[in-house]
Amino acid sequence: MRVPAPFDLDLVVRSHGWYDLPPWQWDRDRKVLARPLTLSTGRAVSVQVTTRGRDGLAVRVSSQGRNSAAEAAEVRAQLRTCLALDEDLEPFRRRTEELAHRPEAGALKEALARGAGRLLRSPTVFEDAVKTLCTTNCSWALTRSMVGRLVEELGRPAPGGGRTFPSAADMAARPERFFRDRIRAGYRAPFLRDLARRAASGQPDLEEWRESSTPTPVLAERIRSLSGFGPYAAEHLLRLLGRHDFLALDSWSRKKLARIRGRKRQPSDRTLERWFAPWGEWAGLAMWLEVTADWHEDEPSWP
DNA sequence: GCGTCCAGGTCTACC
DNA sequence: GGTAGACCTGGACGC
Repeated sequence: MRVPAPFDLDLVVRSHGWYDLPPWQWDRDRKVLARPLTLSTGRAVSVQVTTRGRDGLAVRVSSQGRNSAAEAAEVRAQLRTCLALDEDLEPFRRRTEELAHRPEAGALKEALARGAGRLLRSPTVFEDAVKTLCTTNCSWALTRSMVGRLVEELGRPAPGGGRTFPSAADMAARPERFFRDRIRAGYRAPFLRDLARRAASGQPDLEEWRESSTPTPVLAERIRSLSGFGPYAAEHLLRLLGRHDFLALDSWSRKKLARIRGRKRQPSDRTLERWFAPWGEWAGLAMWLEVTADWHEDEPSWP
């Protein structure tokens, strides 16, 4: 499978925390990314992705029985989505040239040259939305355990022993009590159930958001209309849709920005927005690449 | 062992 | 529109 240049699988995988959440698996030593995928036929397959040559990826698919050509094409399409291979970063690169005088521009240019800038996504917007809800107001350990329990409880067996991420329909069939008692999602339980029910009913059609030409502020309002999606969650989901207009500030990024820029006191959100305003529709990506610059090093400081 | 704090926030009521 | 307080969980920390 061809990839745009420059591309670095490791940097895309570790672009944010998703690779650490089931059903993703990342073998950092062997640089192998793996997970089960659910095809539109309902069949589950397991895929493994590694780098091949300078501009390619080797994809290995495990399934029960042979895959049709259409299924093989669907696997590739889902992986293109997950690795954001179709995201055009050229306008962002041009913006870094225009803003070369800014202190952060050099580091961003380097990051782009190394192949950073693409964020790992889930195969579906629904999975991204569920995981985003599971990151709100809790430690990463709790996010991991909530997502892990969702996969264990509701995922379907996949070839190779893993389990798929649950479908919206499978989650929608469970009562709120299930998410509270079995998933241990606490007050997020009604949010998860409502999200699943709305996604399963197609109102709204979450998957359409990926290709939508709807202006970002309008899309942001639609996401905010989902219960449990405040400013952070909505802007984080927008980021995974390839919309970088907003910063998706959370306690971690606020703290890290203050540290990176040598501020003793944490700047207000308005100040942080002002810092990145020159980047326009790429403000969120500029901010994210700045706060994760040390992740691009050989030994990242996170998680 | 126990209490408190807080983490990749959001919602509601109230002013 | 801005703010205070409630909300689940679970790990870290101080005592």
